Amino acid sequence: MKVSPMVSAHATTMCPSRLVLEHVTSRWGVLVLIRLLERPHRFSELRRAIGRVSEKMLTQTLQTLERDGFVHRDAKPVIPPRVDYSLTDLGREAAEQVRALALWTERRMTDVTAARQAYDETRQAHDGARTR
Amino acid sequence: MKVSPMVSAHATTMCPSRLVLEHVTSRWGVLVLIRLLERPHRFSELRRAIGRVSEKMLTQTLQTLERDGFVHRDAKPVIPPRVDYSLTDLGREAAEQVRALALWTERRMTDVTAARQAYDETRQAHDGARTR
DNA sequence: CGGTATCCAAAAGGATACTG
DNA sequence: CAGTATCCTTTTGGATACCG
Repeated sequence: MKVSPMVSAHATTMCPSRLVLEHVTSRWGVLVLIRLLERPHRFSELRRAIGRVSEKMLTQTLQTLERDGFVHRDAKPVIPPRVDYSLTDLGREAAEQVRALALWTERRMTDVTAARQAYDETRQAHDGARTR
Repeated sequence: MKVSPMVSAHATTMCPSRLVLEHVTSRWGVLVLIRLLERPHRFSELRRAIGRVSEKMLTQTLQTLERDGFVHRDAKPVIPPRVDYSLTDLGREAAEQVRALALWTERRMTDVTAARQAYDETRQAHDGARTR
């Protein structure tokens, strides 16, 4: 049934914590952790809250985070199915660090944008035209 | 001449800070920032220190981090060429956060490993055989 | 040495259809 | 609703060859 990629390749040559770091900082991992830090969410709530994430990627991300022990999955045996996702204690620690980094990034965005403009302008100068 | 990908797609539909976050948490971005936190490095020093990174990926990573204003590139006009990379103040802040997250991940690896075993075992139980 | 350019294999990830 | 399975496109990233 195949559980999930999210960087499974090179796994043999990499240090194991590197993989975990990639799980929590992956495109969807970050967004899921931050949402769950706020409160538990159902599958489709997460999907809507994040927006533009395919079912496949959300499922994959949640399974990976669950397997790593960051997310708790509570599947109620009702019809229609209802599954709630929440953070474990370990997951909360991870989520808080990730959120801190995300917030820092937002705070510093103006510096980054300025740096990019400077970089692009000096480049354009000596590149001459032909940048099309 | 094309500067660099490192997640450039969907760029139009994503919030800009998300991109920066991906730059600093990317596979090679993390390793570069942590090495440079220690001290400045030449291109080939970084390559050796990190190990198993292709020239292409290292170049791309450094260019992206330079453009974002995290890394300073000092190319000495000598022959043979000598280029030193170091962190800017902004880069040092980023690197410290990233390192904190990386260290946290290492500290918690035993918990993660245990969680994975538990996950895999309960799965295997009700999956029966056929897991090959 | 420190790159750039090109080609190609592998992986990520979206769309769709289907299921319990 | 909450997935799983399949197909197919986009992106990533290594190998190689060449340049200032």
